[in-house]
Amino acid sequence: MAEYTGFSKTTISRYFSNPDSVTLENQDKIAHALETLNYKENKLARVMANGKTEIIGVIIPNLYMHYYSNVLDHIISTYEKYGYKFIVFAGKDDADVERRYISELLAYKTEGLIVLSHTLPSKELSAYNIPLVTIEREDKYVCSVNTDNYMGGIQAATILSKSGCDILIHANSDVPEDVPAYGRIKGFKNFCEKNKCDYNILIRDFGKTYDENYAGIKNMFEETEAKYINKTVGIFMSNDTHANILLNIIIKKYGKLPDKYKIVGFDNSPISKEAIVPITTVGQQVDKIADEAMQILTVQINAFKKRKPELLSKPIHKVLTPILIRRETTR
Amino acid sequence: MAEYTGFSKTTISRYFSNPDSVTLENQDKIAHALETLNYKENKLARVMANGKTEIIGVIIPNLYMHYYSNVLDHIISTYEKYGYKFIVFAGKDDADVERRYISELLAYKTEGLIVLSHTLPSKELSAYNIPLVTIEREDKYVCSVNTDNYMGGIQAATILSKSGCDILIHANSDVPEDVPAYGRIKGFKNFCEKNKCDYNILIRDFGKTYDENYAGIKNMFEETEAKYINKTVGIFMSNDTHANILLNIIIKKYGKLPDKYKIVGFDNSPISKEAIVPITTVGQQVDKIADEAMQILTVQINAFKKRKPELLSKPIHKVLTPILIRRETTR
DNA sequence: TTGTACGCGTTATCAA
DNA sequence: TTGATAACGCGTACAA
Repeated sequence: MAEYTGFSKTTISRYFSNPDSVTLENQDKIAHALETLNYKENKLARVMANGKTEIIGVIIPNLYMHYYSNVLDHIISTYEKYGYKFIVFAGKDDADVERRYISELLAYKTEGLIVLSHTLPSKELSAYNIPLVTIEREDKYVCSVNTDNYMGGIQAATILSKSGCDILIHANSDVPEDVPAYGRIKGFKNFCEKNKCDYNILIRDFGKTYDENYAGIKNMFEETEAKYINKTVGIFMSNDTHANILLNIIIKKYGKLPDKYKIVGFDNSPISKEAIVPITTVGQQVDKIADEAMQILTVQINAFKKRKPELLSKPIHKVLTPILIRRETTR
Repeated sequence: MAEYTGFSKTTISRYFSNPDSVTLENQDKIAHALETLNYKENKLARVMANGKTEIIGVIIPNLYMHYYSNVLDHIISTYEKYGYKFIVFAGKDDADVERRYISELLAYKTEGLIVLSHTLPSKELSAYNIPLVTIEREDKYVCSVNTDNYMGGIQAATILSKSGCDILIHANSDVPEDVPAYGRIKGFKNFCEKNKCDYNILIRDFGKTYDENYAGIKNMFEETEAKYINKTVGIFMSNDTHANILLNIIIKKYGKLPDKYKIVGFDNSPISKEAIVPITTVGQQVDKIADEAMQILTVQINAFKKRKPELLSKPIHKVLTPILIRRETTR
């Protein structure tokens, strides 16, 4: 303690939390003392006293997929605006591991949790009874922020239809209906039926590794080639990573993207722009997703402080509109 | 406090830190009490008492580049082995911002720092006088773990030479000599001179954004095309992201990778494998880099606890051998 | 404007 | 094997 300056700890404390409650003269003295003693404020002690860690826990499936590292990037960038620090865990799709992560986070008194992993059901998450928000996953019992996937499906179908496709295809895995991504399938389908487009929903599991993805998508492409010989086919892939793989497979065969194929991805992750032919994609507003997540979290945190958990009885679900990014795969 | 179980806090404390120092019978009682009271251990209070936060701060330039998110992924995965949690900041190339991040981290009593950003000179970092390790950056006054870039330069030149190139080109930015990446240039050059290969070091700044990268690399490629008409040219790019851009430019022109071009990247980041033609690359052993960083950090942390800062008088510099990954751009 | 006294939840030390 | 006590650094009354 820096009372070797002659002040009481109270005064020092005031200097930390509200410097102007101390004489200007004494502010100087304390500042000098801190410098010469090389003393650093201990925020953990403050936490002991008032309970605010200003730390939030993040549980993400992995950093390998462009989408997740992109979201994490925007989450940690909110530090400038909200002041929260982030302890980050990568989930590895193992429920017990994630439970341990959450325990650890709770032991550190993080003020809230941001969950991107799909491993634990929202019912279990809500039972922890702490401020929490999920992003793009099943969210029945917890607050969440998601992209309007239904709208995204419609946008994808619309652009493919406008680009003169005879048949519209959407490839997606067998997503449960309670996951936001399911909306993409529904939106795509509804558009096609209303507008009497020929369409085909391909439910395929392309696996978890790149090699599995590649093999699965190649298979799908070859079937499609065989089936729609003289037609212009539009393909809406479930994310940009898969769209890029499909694009590469086609270009490897033809040397370029032939007019008969149109491709739309999802996410607007960097790869969509940097692909050999820039990919048209239904873009998620990742910056806004991160910001909304923080806002929902702060609402909950404040409710907790005021001991008004009623505010949280109904989960808040924020839905953000996707933005179609037109690039060269739909020309 | 859970003494409403009848035990003293000491006993409860023992249960947390070393359950077996309590009777089996009492372990049960306490466990039950914790459950019914929904009581969570408070590790921050422990920190107050014994000083160990088990938190490490990470300062990374961004999560946008594949290499950095890849490294971060491996760093946070060391939790399983070392038990340290990580608070992550993205630096944004602003020195003052990074200084604020470090202050914040110090106020939270993180036990150490891992620095990947290049913004602050190692001399300044070392002045903070806390356990710290850098990865692939200037490291004169601090501990570090780096890839053997000199060896990497040699590996790249060797494979290009073996693949029958008449002229070997290495494109890199104007890296200062004290940055590890400079070794790549030196290694490449030395190999060429010893083996009397025709070579050319192109010092180019390709900029920070993808669009700048693309324009710069396209320029470089067109010059090269004009200059070496009937030769087989081997190009060693300074990282996989750039190698991939070059590859795309070439394929866009020729529809495939012509025999006259051979390409080698650096890092072995995911993009090198997932490129339209899988790219041969000098691979960094990212998993080992993360592990070595943690080991160096724990050595320092222990030295700090024992108040033996002599151990840190000479910075430890760990150098890891790169591994050449042969793929299809050098066939 | 500044100081005193106490509490936050844990660990270390010593004693029983 | 357990308990009592002091201490970690700061916030918060309340008092001066």
